[in-house]
Amino acid sequence: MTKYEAEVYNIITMSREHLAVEQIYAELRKKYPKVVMATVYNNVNKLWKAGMIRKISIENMPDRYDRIIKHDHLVCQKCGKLADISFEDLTASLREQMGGEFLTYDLKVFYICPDCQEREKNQHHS
Amino acid sequence: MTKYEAEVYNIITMSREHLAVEQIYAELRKKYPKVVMATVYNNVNKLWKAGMIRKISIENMPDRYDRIIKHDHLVCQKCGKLADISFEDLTASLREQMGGEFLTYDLKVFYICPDCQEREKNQHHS
DNA sequence: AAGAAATTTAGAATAGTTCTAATTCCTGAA
DNA sequence: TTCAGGAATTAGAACTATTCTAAATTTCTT
Repeated sequence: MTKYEAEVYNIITMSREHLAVEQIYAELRKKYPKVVMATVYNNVNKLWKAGMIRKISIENMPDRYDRIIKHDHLVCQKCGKLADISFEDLTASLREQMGGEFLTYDLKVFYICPDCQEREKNQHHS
Repeated sequence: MTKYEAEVYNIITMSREHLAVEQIYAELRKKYPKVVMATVYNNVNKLWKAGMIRKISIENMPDRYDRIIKHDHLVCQKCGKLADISFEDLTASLREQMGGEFLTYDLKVFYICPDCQEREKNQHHS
């Protein structure tokens, strides 16, 4: 594993946010001001292809990266923010229902996050 | 509902494929050769914002559109093809687990589609 | 230490999508 | 029936996220 690959990996897995390439780049630059976007893309793709990180794709936003550890996501329909959540594991049930093997599954629940609910409420007051 | 809005809506909901803007455009041009990409984007977005169609976002592919009727998707990890499937409804269970309301959920199961499995097998023979 | 291989860099190129402004189309009040 | 206003469409520029290419640099082998 190369220096940058390891750094990118750490940034992604240490963060409790769900980072887009832009933010990984910003983070990486704190330590290596000379590093370049392409390097982030290279390594993120390498890690993803190797199955070491997860890629999260949501309508109208850049891809974000996340640790592999199995969990699900709440997605705010308003602001796009992600929150981790662990629903009960569906693996066995899905396998049974589809009558065959699969690789992984991805469960996203769309909602309005507390912040946006608050913001909405305030708007209506005015 | 304008002419094009209705046409786009029909193309999406009549199709049993999961169409990207490019394909909707191609389809629409058969009937209206003068129509322009921006019109497709305008209408697809309008329909999506109005909650009349579903947008499907998958890593490394353009967004695709689908009818609203509740169902889930199998996604081929190799070729990206989508297949419809209906797993048992999770609404009640998810609501209970998260202890609150949500808007919708999106469940994707990644697998290797029959075609790609076949293709893989043939590769190994060689 | 030399040569080969892998990684990084710089920046051009591409794909998908949005934006802006001009134009056309449609509707309904006069 | 016409014309004013609003909505939809068009053309094309612009933007964002991402990939690609080739050169430069670093790292690994021997």
